[in-house]
Amino acid sequence: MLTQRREAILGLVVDEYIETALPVSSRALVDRHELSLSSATFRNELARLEDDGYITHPYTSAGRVPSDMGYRHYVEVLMSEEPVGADEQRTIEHQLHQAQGGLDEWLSLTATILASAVGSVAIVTRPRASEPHLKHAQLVELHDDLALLVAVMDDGRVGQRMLNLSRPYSQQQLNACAERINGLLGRANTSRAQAAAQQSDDEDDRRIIDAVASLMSEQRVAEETYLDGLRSVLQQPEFTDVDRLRDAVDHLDAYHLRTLLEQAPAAEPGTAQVLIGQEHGDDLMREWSIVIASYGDGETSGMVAVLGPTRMPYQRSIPRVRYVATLMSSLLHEVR
Amino acid sequence: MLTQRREAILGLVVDEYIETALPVSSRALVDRHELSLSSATFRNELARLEDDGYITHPYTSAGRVPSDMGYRHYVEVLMSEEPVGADEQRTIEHQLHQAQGGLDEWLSLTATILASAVGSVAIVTRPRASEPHLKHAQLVELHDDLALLVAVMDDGRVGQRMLNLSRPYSQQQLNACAERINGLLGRANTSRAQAAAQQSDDEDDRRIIDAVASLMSEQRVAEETYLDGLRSVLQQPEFTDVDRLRDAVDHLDAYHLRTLLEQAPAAEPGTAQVLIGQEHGDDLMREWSIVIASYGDGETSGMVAVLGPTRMPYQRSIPRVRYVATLMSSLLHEVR
DNA sequence: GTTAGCACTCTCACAGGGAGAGTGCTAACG
DNA sequence: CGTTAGCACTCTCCCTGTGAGAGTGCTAAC
Repeated sequence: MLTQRREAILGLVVDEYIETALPVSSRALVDRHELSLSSATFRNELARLEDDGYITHPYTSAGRVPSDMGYRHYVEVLMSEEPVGADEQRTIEHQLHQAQGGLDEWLSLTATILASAVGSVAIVTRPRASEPHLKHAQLVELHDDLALLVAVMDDGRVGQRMLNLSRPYSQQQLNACAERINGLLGRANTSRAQAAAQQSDDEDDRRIIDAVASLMSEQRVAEETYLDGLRSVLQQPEFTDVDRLRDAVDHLDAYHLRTLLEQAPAAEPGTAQVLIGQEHGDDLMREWSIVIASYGDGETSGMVAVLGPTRMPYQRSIPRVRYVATLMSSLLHEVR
Repeated sequence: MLTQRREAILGLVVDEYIETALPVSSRALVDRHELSLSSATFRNELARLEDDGYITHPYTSAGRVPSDMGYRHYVEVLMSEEPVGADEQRTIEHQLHQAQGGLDEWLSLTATILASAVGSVAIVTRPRASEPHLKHAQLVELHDDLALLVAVMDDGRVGQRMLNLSRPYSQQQLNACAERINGLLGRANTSRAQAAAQQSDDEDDRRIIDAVASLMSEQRVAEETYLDGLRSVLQQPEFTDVDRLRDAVDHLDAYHLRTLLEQAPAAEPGTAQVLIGQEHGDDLMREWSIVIASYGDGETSGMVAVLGPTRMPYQRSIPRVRYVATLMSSLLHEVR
């Protein structure tokens, strides 16, 4: 039973709380001058909002704080997004076009840009093909019977592995061998490569093809996850408590966040998914929200996300995550 | 004027403080039963040690805490190292030999092992040649006039860069081109590659050779620095204060630590260098100590280090850093 | 339905006051 | 003369209490 006025008040509460991080009182709402009502009236309405579960009390005589449900309603109905201004767009695109090093540099730059634009933690994952194919394999002679396998996948990943072969090969021989394997596996997916490894009757070929297959399916979390903004988010007032700060540091590592993101329900391309507090089901992060979008096409895709306390500036982060995701999509498209 | 007894007492103080993190009192020294003296005598001696600058007082009636100078004397003269036991050695070597992925996996594993062995932050840097040479370059066609350059250096680094060429090339053409460039730059160092880029009269060749040269000298701090043990070190009692904890998190990032390590004076191979508190000159880390050793040979080398509060278990960390460094040296030697 | 008023609750900051830990000093002891 | 017992003194830390302030919920009047 949310009357229109009650909704408006909820909006004010969330706005105010996001801004100040302080429980918002009836008095504070009066001072906002956006609704000409007395504090007593606000108090009545706040009590109703609390009954309905949109806000809570830390204790009897403190102001109100939005609940997960309150934020959810805010995000879906009440919030007005703060669009990514033309200037901001220009700056971002300019920075990205400056990057010479290609994909990796784009990704880490994107994480940095996003983190500083919203003041929370930003994560960008390297795009991966749902079904990766081999683009090119190369063998480099290292020393005696030791060779370095470098495999380039069609999603742009470059994997490497050292291999102990049965006998020494010269670089020429390795080149020939790589050529043969490229012919054999040209644009093969993981399972075809695995099958090919089974069939091969040459010891070394099998070893190499095996390694290619394993490189294709390999997840190198640390190197495929770009993270930034740890510092800035830890400045937030929610982390003035040592234990909370410690917990935050503990949980904000690439591995944990990567699995967190991977469990997130897939969103339509071009939209940002918001997971507030308990909604993402990871109990350790129950006071964190995630704004996440995927980029790329159906075949090759990655994720862009922002993580922050539930009291996060959704008005800013949602459009920015969405914008950055579409930008990455088109950059990726240019490259393919 | 350090009498023998005073030295022994300094040793006890440092041992005790490292163990408990509590300022050590004259009473605590009596309780250790290692020197049969009354607390009053300890008090007299402690006062002398303080006069000489080996220990300090947080406040009038607290116990004593070693100063940087106190730790220094401890490390150089008093400390008895805790050797890396046979079991421990076996476990470490076993773990390392399990690693299939080669160098990268070794390095990150080493950081993890070291961190858990000493309970502080461990850093391992990827080995780099002081004068890197190109081992092999490869070009992979991506799309139209876009190609991916993959360069393998003789120190095992694999660099990649996307290149916009003047016109589309087929993979065959790119192979030929790579072949030509390998011939041209085979085992070239950075400056020779740069020179070659100048001379080349083909637009695309120049672009490619330029990229090779830049990949050779490139520093990819995040990817060439393996860090672990953040969590465990933040559990230390020195970080119960929010601001200190925050500072620590702020300063313990790969970039900052990498420059810190690079400023460290080079140690003899096979030895560990210890930098205590202010000694390393980085004011932000003035309450941190570093135990650092390099591994590899004169041409290709990396660093292994442990960072912790000045109250760090030097008896454990010094021999372990040294051991791990020699281990890495021999692993690296096997590979070359 | 709105509002003024008021009692009530709870936090927070601050002061005061031991208790405890540890020192420095003095004087006595072997 | 080195060592030690004893003691006064200092400083922290924790506890408690208290008062101010903030904010609510309720009631009664508009």
